[in-house]
Amino acid sequence: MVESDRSEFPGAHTPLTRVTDDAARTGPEALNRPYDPTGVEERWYRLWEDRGYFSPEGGDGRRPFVISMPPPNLTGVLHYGHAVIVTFEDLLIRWRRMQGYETLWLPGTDHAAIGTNSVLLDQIAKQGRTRDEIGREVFEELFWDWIGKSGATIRSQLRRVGASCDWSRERFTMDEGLTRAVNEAFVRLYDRGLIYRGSYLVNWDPQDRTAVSDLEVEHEIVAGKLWHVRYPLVDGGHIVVATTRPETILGDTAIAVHPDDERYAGLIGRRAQVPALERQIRIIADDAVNPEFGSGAVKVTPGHDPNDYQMGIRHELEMINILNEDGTLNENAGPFAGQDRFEARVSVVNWLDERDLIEKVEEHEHSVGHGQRSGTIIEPMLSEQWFVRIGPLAAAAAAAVRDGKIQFHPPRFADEFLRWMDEIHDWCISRQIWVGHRLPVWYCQDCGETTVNNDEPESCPACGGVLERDPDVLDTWFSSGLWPFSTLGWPDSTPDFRNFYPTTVMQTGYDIIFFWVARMVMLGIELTGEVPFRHVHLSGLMRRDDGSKVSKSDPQPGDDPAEVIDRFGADALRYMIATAGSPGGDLKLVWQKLEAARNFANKLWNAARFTVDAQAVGQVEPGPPTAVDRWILGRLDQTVSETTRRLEAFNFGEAGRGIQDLIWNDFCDWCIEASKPRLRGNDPAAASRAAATLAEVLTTSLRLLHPFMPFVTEELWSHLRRVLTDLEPENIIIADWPESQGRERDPAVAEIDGLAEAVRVIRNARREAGVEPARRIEAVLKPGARSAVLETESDFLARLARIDPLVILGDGDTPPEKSISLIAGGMEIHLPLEGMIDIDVERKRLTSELERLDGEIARADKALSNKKFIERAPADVVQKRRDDRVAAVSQRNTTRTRLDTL
RNA sequence: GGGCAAGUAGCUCAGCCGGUUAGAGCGCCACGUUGACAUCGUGGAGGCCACAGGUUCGAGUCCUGUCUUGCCCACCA
Repeated sequence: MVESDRSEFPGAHTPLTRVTDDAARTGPEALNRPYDPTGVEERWYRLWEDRGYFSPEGGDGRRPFVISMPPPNLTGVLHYGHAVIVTFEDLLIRWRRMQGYETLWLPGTDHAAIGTNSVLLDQIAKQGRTRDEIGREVFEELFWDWIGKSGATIRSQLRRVGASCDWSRERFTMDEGLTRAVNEAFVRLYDRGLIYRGSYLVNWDPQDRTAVSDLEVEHEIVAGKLWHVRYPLVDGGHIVVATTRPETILGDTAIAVHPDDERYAGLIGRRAQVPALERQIRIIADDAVNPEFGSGAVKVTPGHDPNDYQMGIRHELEMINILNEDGTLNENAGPFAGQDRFEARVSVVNWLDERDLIEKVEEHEHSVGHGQRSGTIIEPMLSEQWFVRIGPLAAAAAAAVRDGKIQFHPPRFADEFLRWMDEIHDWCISRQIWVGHRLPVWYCQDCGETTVNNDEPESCPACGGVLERDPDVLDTWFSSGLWPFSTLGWPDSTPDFRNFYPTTVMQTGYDIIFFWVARMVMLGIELTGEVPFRHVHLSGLMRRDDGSKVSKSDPQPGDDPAEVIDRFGADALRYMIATAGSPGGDLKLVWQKLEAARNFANKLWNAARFTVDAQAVGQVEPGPPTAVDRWILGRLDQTVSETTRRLEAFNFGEAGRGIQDLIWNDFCDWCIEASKPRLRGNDPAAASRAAATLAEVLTTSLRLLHPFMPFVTEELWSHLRRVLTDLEPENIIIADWPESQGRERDPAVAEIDGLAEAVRVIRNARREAGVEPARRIEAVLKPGARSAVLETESDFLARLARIDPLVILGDGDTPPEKSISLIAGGMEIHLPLEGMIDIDVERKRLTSELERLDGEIARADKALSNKKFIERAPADVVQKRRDDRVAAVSQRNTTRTRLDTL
C-alpha cells in the first residue's frame, strides 16, 4: 500500500474560536432546509477549478500521487460506468490531496476507432451515402467535427460528477503529441522485432469490413444445425462429414479422420469430390479429429476455420479464401459467387438436398463469434495484417505482477491477469477503417520495400522509388495501451514524465482488464522500462435495476447519470456508488439507495445548521470536556483511524459507511441531543464547551466525508467558517486529512456507551408499559460501576429517557418494590410506575428475562468447563467469557430477587 | 470444456485475523415529544447465514463436495 507521510503533513487540531458578533452568523437564507444541491455543485466546481486546486505544479518536493483517468470513448455520452470510475478515482485523489500528496489526475478522451467509425458510418448512411463515395479526406473532417462535439459533452459530464482532474493537462488519443507517441511506439516495437506483418487467419468483421482482435470477438451460444453431408469419392462410394457451416464446403481442401479410426482406415489417402465444384480433395489423417463427434470425419477449410488452418499448415494444404470483404462469396465459390454468406448457406443446402447429398440434419447448439461493436457474425478469414508478437511482452508483464511490482485490488484479479497472460496469442493491430492512427508504414511502388518510420519518408530508402502509405489504422487499444506515459510527454523526457511516471493507481472496471490494463502493463514495461502504475484497483460494473450491464455498446435511455444528479445531486450519486457494495463487486442502481444517500446529505446539512447556531453561545472560555464530549471525540478519533485504514486498503464502502455511522448514529442521535441542555443552560462555560465539541466533531467529519461528498462538505465548510474564525484553510478541498489523537482509548467511551444502553432499555420499557412518550417518569438507579459518570452525566440519561425525577441509590439502599426493573450498562434501573404496571405482565417479562440469562450462563459454563477451550483459546477470549458470565450471573440474581419480591 | 464471483431479513447489500445472542438502508407494524432535521425521531416484528459433510475448544467466516445464479476465457467441425 501507499504509505501516508504523516510527519510532513500534521493535521490542524487547534481549538476553534468563534465569532461572537451575531451579524456574522449565517443568515436563514444561507442554510435553508432541506439541502438543495442545485447550483451549489456548479458554483464550487468552478471555484475549485479557477483556483487551480486540480493542477499540480510538478516536482515541488512532495510525494506524487498520480492517476491516469481511463479515457472515455468519444462515441456519445457518459453513463453510470463512467460515474463509478470517476467516483472512486476522485475519492482517491481528494483524499491524497488532503493528505498532502502532490496529486495529479490526468483526464482525456479516446477516439474509439471502430466505435466512432460505426457512429460516423451511420451518420453518412442516413444521408444516403457511403464511405467510399465521400472519400477519406471528407470522412476525416466529419471525424474531427464529431470529436469536438462529443468531447465537450463528456467534459461537462465529468465536471458535474465532481471530478477534480487537471483539465490543463487533458489529452486526446489522437492529438499531435499522442500520435507522435503512437508512431514512436510502433517504430520501436518494429525495430525490436515485436511487430510483424503477415498473412494469417484473422477475425473478419464483414459489416465493419475490418479485421478485429481475438478480444473483440464475443462468443455466444446459438442454436444451429449440424448437416451431415455425403461427399462422393472419386473411385466410388462416399464419405459423410458433419458441418455447421455448409457454405464453407466451397473452401474445403481436405477431409480429415482420426488416424486410429478403423471405420475410415481404408479411406485415408483416397480422394473425394467437393460438391458443386471441380475440385478433388484428399482424405487425410490427423490427431485433432474427434472420432466421437458427428460422423468422425471432418471437412477441412483452412481459409475459414482456426482448427482447419492449423491442420492446413501441418499437411501443407491449399488455403482458399471464398469470401469478399463484405461477406459475399467470391469467385472461388463457383456457382454461388456473389451471394451473401447467409444466403449462400441456404443455397448450398438446397443444392445438396436436390442431389440427395444430405444424409441428415441435427439440431446443434454451438458458440458463434460476434463482433463486439457490430454484433455481426465474425468470419475467420485469411488476410494480410500487422501483429504484435506478444510472448516476450506477456512474460515481462506477468513477472512484474508476480514480483509484486504491480498490485491488484482486490488481489484475486492478479490471478486472472496471470492466467490470461499464459494463454495469450499474438495481437492483430491493423484495422481496415478510417478512424484511428494510420500505420507509420510505407511500401515502395517500385521495389516493394517496406519502410517503417516516424516521419513520412520522401522516397524509398532502398531504391528511391515512389512510396505509398499503408491505408490501415491501428487498433484503438494500441494507443490506449500507451496512455499512462504518452499523456505525460513520452517519448520525450518531459518534466511531467519525470515527476509523475510511473503513475500510482490505475482504477477501472474489471471488464477491461485484458483489453486495456494488460496492454498498458506490457507496452509500459517494454517502452519505458518501468511498470506504468503500482496499483490496479478494479471496480465492479454498474448494473441496471434488472441486472443488465450498463455498457457503451448498448446504451439505454436511463443510463445518463445527469438524471440522477438533477434529482438527487452528485454527492448522493457518488456516496451511493462508493458505499453500495464491496470491493470488486457489481453495483445495482437502486432508487432507494439514492434516496438514502440524499437523505444523508440532508441530515448532515441539518446537523451543521444546529452546529452553526450553537456557536452563538459567545466567546467564553470553554469549561472542561464532559464525559459526553470525551465520548464523541473518542468515537471521532476511532472513525478517523478506521477511515484512513480502510481507504489505504481500497475499502471505500466500509470507509463511507463508517463515516455515516459516526455522523448519524453518534453525532446526531446522541451528541447533539445531549448538548441541548448545556447550550440552553445558564452555565456559559459549559455551553461554550458543548459548542466547541460540536464544531470539532462536525468539521473533522466533514473532512473525512469530503472525498465522498465533495460539494455539500465544501458548502458547509464555508458556512462554518463564518462562525469559526480559526477554521482553515478557506476551502475544505485543500484542508488537512484528519489524524487520530488517540482519544478512542478514553474510558468515557465505554461509560457513555453504557448510559446510552440504559437509555435504550428505559425507552423500550416505557413503550412496553404503555407510558405516553411525552410523560416524564421517575427512575431509581443503583449505579454500580457507573456512579462516577452518573454524577456528571445524569442529565444525559434523564433527558434522553425522559426521566424526572432521577433518584440515585447507594449500594446498601433497597429499590422500590412495585416497579419495572432493568439492568443495562452496568446499572440497576427501577421504574416505579405506580398504578401503571401490570404485575402479571411484569412477572412474565422478568421470567423470560431469567430464561434468557440462564441460557447465556449455561452456554458460558459449557465453554468454560471445556478444558480444551481454556487451553487453546486465546487468554483474552477466555477472560472475556468469564467476565461476561459474571455479569450475567449478577443480572440473573438481581432479576430473580425482583421476581421474588414482586 | 476451463476459470472466477455470488447465494445472509420481504428487497438491496455489509459482515475484517474464526470468538458471547449475525448487522445496515429501504420496506413493514406501532407511536411521535424536546425550536437541527418529517428527506425526521422513538420502539418493534422479521434470519436453518443455499445444502451436505469435514477441520476446530468454537464456523456466516476455513476445507471438500453438491445445487442455483451471474460473469470471464475457450478452435471441437
